[in-house]
Amino acid sequence: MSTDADTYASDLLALDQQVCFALAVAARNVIGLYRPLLQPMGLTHPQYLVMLALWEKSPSSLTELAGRLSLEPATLSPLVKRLEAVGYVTRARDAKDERALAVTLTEEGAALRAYAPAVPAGIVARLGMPLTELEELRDRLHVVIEATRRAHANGG
Amino acid sequence: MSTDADTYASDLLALDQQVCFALAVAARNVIGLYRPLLQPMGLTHPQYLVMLALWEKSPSSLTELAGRLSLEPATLSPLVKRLEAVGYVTRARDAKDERALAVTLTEEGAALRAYAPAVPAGIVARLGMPLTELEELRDRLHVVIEATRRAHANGG
DNA sequence: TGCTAATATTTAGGGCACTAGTTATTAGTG
DNA sequence: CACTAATAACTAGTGCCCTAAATATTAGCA
Repeated sequence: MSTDADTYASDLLALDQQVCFALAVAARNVIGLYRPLLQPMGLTHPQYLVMLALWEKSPSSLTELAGRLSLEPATLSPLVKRLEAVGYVTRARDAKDERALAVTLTEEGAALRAYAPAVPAGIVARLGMPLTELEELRDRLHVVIEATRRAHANGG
Repeated sequence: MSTDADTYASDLLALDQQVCFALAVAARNVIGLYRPLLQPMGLTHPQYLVMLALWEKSPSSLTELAGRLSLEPATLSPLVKRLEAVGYVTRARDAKDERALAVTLTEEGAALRAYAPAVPAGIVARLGMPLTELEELRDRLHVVIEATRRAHANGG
């Protein structure tokens, strides 16, 4: 008989569905926007993110990269192999710990950084949104990401 | 020699600064949160979105569904086949236009709707975020989605 | 009617992401 | 030292997502 509670509940349900749907569509669409900008470099968006991580620190181990990118090592493993195949990266065992794989930028991979600033610039130009709006969104996304991490830690 | 410009550029390229990285991680993590809730129904998250669309209107054509879900028909085609395989949906040609595929809920698929409200309820509980925060996020995501649609329309 | 264009779906191929299970190496313990 | 546990990477299998190309049907028009 509690009509208020029912209304509140259904609002909540509709909202969550809207948020998750919007999240999925926004991610797909924005990644789609990157595609033509990354194609000249021979990179997909996930590969581009790996390059960003390596430009910050090279060499990095596979596990370390997976952690920074919030990816499973099993996902990253073939991805890094493709980066090796196009010549942007080398894969070699760490001498100090033969279990670990050291992923290192090649000269070509490091040089690619010069072209990278054009990518976010192109995205911002295409979106035609004020930077402050994008920064706001990013910060709110980080709040959600933190919430999912907590949920994952709690729920096992 | 322009140290300021270099610093500015590397900030732009920092992984943490990337809106798209946050978008991708948030989408992946939130969808991951849905996984254990949808598993008892035998649905993946994209399949769940198709069911939501069909609970609103059944039958729907493949193209119509693709439009509402912002998916390529070529992506949706095998996805709907999997829904047919588990018995939630039937696929049949539209009598009025034999090109079109009519996707229709089965009795079992329609009945599944009764269990659906528990899904977003579980997500909201796990996220533990205030309602207003989620509303804000949804609205900002819609702004981005609109921007990507405009960009796509312009850029060809 | 017959030709052409538009529409709807499907197939093929590449890449990403996850889970589960395997192997190799290292660290810890009796 | 030998045994066990933990760690790092990889493989296999399933499903999603895209682009490009092929197929089938319908609609428009001379």
